[in-house]
This record gives sequence, structure tokens and C-alpha cells, in this order.
Amino acid sequence: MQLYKNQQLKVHNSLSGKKEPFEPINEGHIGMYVCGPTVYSNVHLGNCRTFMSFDMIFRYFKHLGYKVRYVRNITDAGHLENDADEGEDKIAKKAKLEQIEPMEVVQRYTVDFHNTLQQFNFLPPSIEPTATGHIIEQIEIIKEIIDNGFAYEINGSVYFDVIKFNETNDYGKLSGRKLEDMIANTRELTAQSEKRNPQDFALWKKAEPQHIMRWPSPWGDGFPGWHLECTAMSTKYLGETFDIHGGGMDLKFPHHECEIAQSEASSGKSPVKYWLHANMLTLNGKKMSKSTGNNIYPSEIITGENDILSKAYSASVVRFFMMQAHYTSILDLSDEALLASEKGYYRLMDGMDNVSKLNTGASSDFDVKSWLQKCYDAMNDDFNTPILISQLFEAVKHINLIKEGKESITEADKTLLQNTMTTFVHEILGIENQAAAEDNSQTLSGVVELLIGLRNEARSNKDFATSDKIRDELIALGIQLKDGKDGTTFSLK
RNA sequence: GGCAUCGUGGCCGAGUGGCUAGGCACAGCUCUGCAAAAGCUUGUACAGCGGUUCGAAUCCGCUCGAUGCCUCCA
Repeated sequence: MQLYKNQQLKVHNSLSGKKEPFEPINEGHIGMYVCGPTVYSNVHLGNCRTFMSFDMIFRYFKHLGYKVRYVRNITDAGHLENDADEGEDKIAKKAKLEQIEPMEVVQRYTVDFHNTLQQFNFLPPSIEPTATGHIIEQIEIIKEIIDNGFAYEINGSVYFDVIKFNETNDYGKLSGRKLEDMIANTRELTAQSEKRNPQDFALWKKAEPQHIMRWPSPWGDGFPGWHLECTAMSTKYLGETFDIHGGGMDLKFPHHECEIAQSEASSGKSPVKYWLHANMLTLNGKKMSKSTGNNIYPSEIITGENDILSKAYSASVVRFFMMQAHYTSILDLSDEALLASEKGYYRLMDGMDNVSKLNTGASSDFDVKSWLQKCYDAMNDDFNTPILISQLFEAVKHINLIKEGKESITEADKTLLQNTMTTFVHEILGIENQAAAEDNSQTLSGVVELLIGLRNEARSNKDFATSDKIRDELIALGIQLKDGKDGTTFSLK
């Protein structure tokens, strides 16, 4: 189904700073590149949020019927610790620290990355290329940039000539910076640099003898600069110009700015039609930082083994929490906020469980069709998941009213409602019903039904001590009884 | 210091020149043996100070504060 023909999507393009109608370069097809993690430590919760935003975007594109090629790289080499001069590879540093091979570091944290994303119900990207697997492609781009006169070699290293580039192109157009300002604000460099100008960045760095990760090149043994891999891999798999490039806000400068420069300097074309940037996640109102202890890992939230939160929260709740904020807004994670989201999450899940049980009638008090379009309108407005969720709660309200017999719904509307809820919650937001998936087994419901029966017996005998005991001890086990007009049901908390 | 994003009711979080976000919490009511669950009702908020306008929380300026990048940190 090519839904995209009927839904006009708008996206916030960081390049223009405006919301623009989304029109892919090739009709029906989308190329999307997202900067993936550097696998030198456990994946950070803030990274998870960024990737989750793009996972949702990927899901929505697919839902609209686009054929999407989603490329998310793994950075397993090449990122220097700083851009100045004498940098060390983050991975090489970690390898030294742990006394293992660099590729062991890479393997360990790539596995952690995949495991974590799986817990949060991520869809795998179409291609997940690695930097070390594309050294040749990176070297080829450097050659092109040198041939076009925008890079120079010194002592086995190659640098991008930003000032030269800025004469014919606009360096800083993405991040709103002006080269003159950057030059004026440059600080004194402590180490002497072989770069012509401090703004220049490395395309290829010569490997010192002790450097473990190294590859041969026309300029001697070395390793690629930190912005080059994304240019090489996005060009290889998506072409010189593609639709969407995403990443965290923190990558806007210099990383994405340099990517634009590299592409324009090699192919002569601006690489990306729409730049999308996901905003940061803070913890208790402050930035996350390992050094101050204001930091939490995804696994620590799920297990509850941390000093920051009062309890454990399921991956589904965390995902729901993140989807309640717009991807371009800073989101603050706190115990209070998670607690509130958890309750809302269960309310939504209960609502979804109840749809199938609704009795149908001759007419509908709930205009499902116009509600459905409101859901699309929310997503079409730059993937506004908070508004979508508010619409989902609107539906929950009607579901509950129908359940209580205060409103009615036709069979056709009920089916449409059920399908739409499933589509938006599970397929697009990627939120699962964790409790139901985990242990809502036949045996359990049989046992609880039995207890409900015993409790009702006690109640009709006015033996409230017994009936309350059953109710209270079940709630202590996480099973909530719900007394309604048509008897008692239960749900897991 | 520069650039960027932002500052919304008790909390989280949308929106944006005049008209309802939503969730959680709180209160009242309905329901109940009492509760819980569910439903209904209520909240007139938009950092501060100026300016533009018939009208601004929404536009402009300044101030303060937060977060990100520029510098190791996601």
C-alpha cells in the first residue's frame, strides 16, 4: 500500500531550520543514513534515544509504503580523541587499557549494542557497515579531494583545506557558523600543528610505529580521519546525493559539517536533501556524565540495579517514555517522569486489550475515521509522536466508555479501531505489550480466574476478610483485579 | 567568549499571533460491601523586562538560566 500518496509528510530540515514537505529524490524510495555508535564502551542511554528516534522514523516510512534503505554504521576505527593533533584512537586506548586486541573491544561492544537495541525492540537497519570494512573507499575519496585541490599531504597525513574550500563553498552552513568567526575564536594550540590552519581536519593520519590499527595507503601506513567513514559508506550505499541523514544533535558540528565538505569537495554535490537531528537526553535535569556519576546504562534501568531510580522499568516503558517527547526536544529522564509514563503505558495497554472485547452495536459514537486521520496528521507533522500518543489516549477513553456501555461502536469501526491501534502502537512506535508477552499464559489466567471465583463466593457470603485478602495478595504479586459491570477481570502490572 | 537549541500549570511534555494537547499527581462526583480499576468534571500556565500589534505564551530586542558543540565526555 502506497499510503505516502495520500499523506503529506513534513520534516524539520536542520539545513534550512524549517519544516519542509518531504519529497524523496526517487519516488517511492528513501535512502537514510544515521551515524551509528563508536563501539569502545557500553551503549549510552542517550545514544539509545537518538537511534530510537530514527527507528521510529524508519518504521513510519515503511508503514507509508516507501521502500527504505536504512544505513546505520558501526564505527570501529578511526575516531581520534581530539581533532587538534596528537590524538589517540578511542578503541586503541580501550584495548590498551583492557589489554586485549582492538577488534576484541569492537566485538564486545558491538554485541552489547545489538543486545541493547533488541531489548528496546529496534528494527535492524538495512545495512550496518563498519568503518574498517571500507578503508579502500575512504582512500578513494581522499584521492578525489586531493585531485580537486581541497586537501594536502604533509608527512604521511592528509588534511582537508577548509579555507580553500570556503572560497567556493559554504563551510558552516549546517551549524550556522561562519569561518571568519571560527578563525577569530581559535585558541592557542598547545602542540605545534602540521596543519596549515587550525580549522583543517584530518582525512588520513599517519600511524606512529606503536599504533596498532593501521592500513597501507598512497601516503604510507595510517588510519582514516574521523569524519570520512560516513561520507564513504553513505556514498557507497546511498549514492552521492540521498534523502535523509540523521544523527544526534552533538554531531552537527563538526562531524556533519565535515561530511558535507568532504562530499562537496569530492563529488561536487551536496550529499543530503534533509538533515534530521535528534536532541539530547538529560538525567535529573543535568547532562549525563560518567565522571560526575550522573549517568545510567540501559541495562541498569531494566534491572533496577542503580542508585538513581526507585525501581526497575521495562524496556517498553522506557520506549513509551521516550516516544512521549518529540525527537527534536531535549528530554529529561527522572524517576518521577518514568513513574508517570509507566502508569500511562499500562493504561494504553489495557485499552488495547479491551478493544477486542467490546460489544458492537448499530451505530458508533466515536468517529474512528476522522480519529485515524488525526493520528496520521500527528506523524506527518515531523513525526510528532507526543501528539500521536495523545490521540491514542483519546481512543482509550472511548474504548472504556464503550466497554461501560455508555457509548457504542459498529463492528466495522471496532475492527478499524483495533487495527489502527495495533498499527500505531506496535508497528510505528515499536511499543510492545511486555506484560502480555511475558507471562499472560493459559495456566496463569486459569489460576487467577479460580481465585476470582473464590473471592466472589466470599463476597456473596459477606466474608470480606477473605475476599480482601485474595485481592490484596494478588496486587502484591502484581496482579490487579478489576471489578466491572460484567464481572471481574485482571491485568498484570 | 562564540555558535546552536531551548526555558510552558505540582511533575513530564505538545502547541504557537485570537479558538481543546495528552499523560501523571491532586480534588469532587458516578460505580463498589469498602476499595482498586474505569468514567465524568475542575485547573486559565507559558523565565524576566521592554517593543511590534486591535490582540502575543506564540514575532522582535535585551537580561537571566539550561543543554549541546567549539576542548576529553553521547
